[in-house]
Amino acid sequence: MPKSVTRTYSRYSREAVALLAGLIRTARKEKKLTAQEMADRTGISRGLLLRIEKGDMKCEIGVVFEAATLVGLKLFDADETTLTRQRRQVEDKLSLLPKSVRKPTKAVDDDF
Amino acid sequence: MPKSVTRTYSRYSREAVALLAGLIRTARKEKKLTAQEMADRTGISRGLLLRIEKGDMKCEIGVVFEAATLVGLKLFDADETTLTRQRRQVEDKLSLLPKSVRKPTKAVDDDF
DNA sequence: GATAAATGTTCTTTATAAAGAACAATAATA
DNA sequence: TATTATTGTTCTTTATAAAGAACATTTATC
Repeated sequence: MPKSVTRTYSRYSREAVALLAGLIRTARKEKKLTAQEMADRTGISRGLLLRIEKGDMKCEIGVVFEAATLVGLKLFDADETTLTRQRRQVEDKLSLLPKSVRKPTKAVDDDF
Repeated sequence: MPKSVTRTYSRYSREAVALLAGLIRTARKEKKLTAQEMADRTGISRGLLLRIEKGDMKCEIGVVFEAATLVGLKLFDADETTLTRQRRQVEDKLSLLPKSVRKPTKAVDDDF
């Protein structure tokens, strides 16, 4: 990540990450897991779990989803089977769309 | 990230990330945006967008959600207002739960 | 109130994510 | 079919995410 990129986020995605973070922390407490216990089970450090539960935008999506999964959160409101079916559906739809997005040429052959 | 941690992911979170990735790519094509255009608008490199759309677990959650937002995907099936309300609701719930999870002491004073 | 567990914060080290460029492969149009 | 935009891949460089430890703070129980 050269050139020190300072990222900006829309309100929407910040809210979404914050919500997910809150849901994770809430679920952990309802399951009566300490941060250390949950971190161990998720295979991450306690520090990272802390950042996840604080809604840090820079955590890898993989570990965030994994933490959410560990405490039983349903992403996309779907169980595993539904998730897989939806994913396949999207892949199918994608395979029908043009493989590359072609911008119409500027000159539209209007030399009449 | 010292000690070279090789992460493992549950099927569930892999499917969830893959679904999100597919939804993003589909939405981009439906909006007729090239990868470069969308990357520019999102403020990321084309290479990163490629990884996002391939479902790379190691992308930051912030940029993934930001890309999703840019093409109009509704995370948690909610608009911004709903998202904020839900977030506040979770914070409130959280404020009522014990601030730390205390494990019951092993010795339960059973010396009678 | 005392105490110990849990949480939060800060530091250093190290593996690696991301930028950016260059090139190859593919596929949409003329 | 030829052309060229788009997509995909690979490389190097650099900023930084994450581990792990150490310490401070908070808070649930005794």
